[in-house]
Amino acid sequence: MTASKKEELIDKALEVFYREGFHATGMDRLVAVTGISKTSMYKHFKTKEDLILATLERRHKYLMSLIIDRTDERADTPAKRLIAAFDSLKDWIAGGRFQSCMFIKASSEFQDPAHPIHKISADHKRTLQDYLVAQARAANARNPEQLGHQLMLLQEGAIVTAHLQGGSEAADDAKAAAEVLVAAALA
Amino acid sequence: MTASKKEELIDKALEVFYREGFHATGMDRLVAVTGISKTSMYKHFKTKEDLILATLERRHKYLMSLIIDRTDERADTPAKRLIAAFDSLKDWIAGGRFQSCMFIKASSEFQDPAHPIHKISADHKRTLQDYLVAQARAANARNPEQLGHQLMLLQEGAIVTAHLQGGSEAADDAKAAAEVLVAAALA
DNA sequence: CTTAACCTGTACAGATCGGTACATATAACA
DNA sequence: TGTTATATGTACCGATCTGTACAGGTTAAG
Repeated sequence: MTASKKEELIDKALEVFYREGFHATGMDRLVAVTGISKTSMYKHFKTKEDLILATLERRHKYLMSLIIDRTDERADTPAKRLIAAFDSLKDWIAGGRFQSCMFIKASSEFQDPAHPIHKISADHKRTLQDYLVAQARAANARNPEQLGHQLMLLQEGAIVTAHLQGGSEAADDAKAAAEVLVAAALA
Repeated sequence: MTASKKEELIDKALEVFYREGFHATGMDRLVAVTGISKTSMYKHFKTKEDLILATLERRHKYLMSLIIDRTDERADTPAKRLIAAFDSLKDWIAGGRFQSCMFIKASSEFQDPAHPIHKISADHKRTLQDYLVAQARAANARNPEQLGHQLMLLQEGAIVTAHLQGGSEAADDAKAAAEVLVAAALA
């Protein structure tokens, strides 16, 4: 009944959704995994969709920390951060628990742009993109919006490719490309 | 009973899978959409997975034509093709029927790398990537493998971003980035 | 101890899932 | 026309889906 109990449910559900997909994971499965009763589960989350949204909100916070906070720690100037973001990305991809991006997968399973799950996924991506654009602007890039968007494309591409091909070389290729783009935009 | 009847089933199934997802689409739905009986459907395709694989094979051929053949038509030198591939990409994205990449979505729903659906998706991506690497090599790029992979990242990123944000600006950003990368690799 | 508010587990509802049994219709050939 | 092979439609199977009704247990106030 405590908040931490609910947090625990979200954690476990996130793990299963992330690994096995949203439609493929039934509430019965989650009830079994968490050990809670179905009634209690539905007391915490009115519908399966509510539970999915809760996991996505948690994932959003987690990735903000994993990507943005780590990048800020790594580098102390905007220009360096544009590159350091790709080190954070590689840590994530090579970290062992990587299974592509939960929001890309969520938007694949809930494609209607008006669907809350699709919208929260778009919001997540926009936040990351805004961060890159802000760094590009602070670094006095020639076209900060374009540069930020392009770096975002590289990140997304690396995520998808790493998931499909395995390995973390995609992150290296992305970083090398980012260095070229950033150098060209700051020259 | 003819081959064309089966092709028609694949076409219709592809459309629904592409728009609504694989797990979210039941065989009953496909039977209703195609107007065929369930028995006949299962005579053509032994399982739902067989049907999915058939749609993916068809999609693979279609995209090969849409991306590679069109790019070859557009440009007559390897260096130009590396850029022209992004015009083909934009045509696809801006074409109105774009709903992200079916293989990215398939690999999201069937994540086990050993699963046939995941494998066919990886094969598809590898084919496109090999094409870009081959063009980069023919253009005497400094590091053709890396360049090809990087351009592939941009394409994947543009696909995912266009799906999440809507619009086709991602394709423009990707093309502009490709121009910078190609110029740097050929200089 | 009694009563009332809650929390939990189980069993189930109604719908849909992938897949099949079987009876009928249609066609090909004798 | 009679017979046989195949194609189709329907009705159904057991399992699973999301979500709920309800009975029994637990706790706290009076």
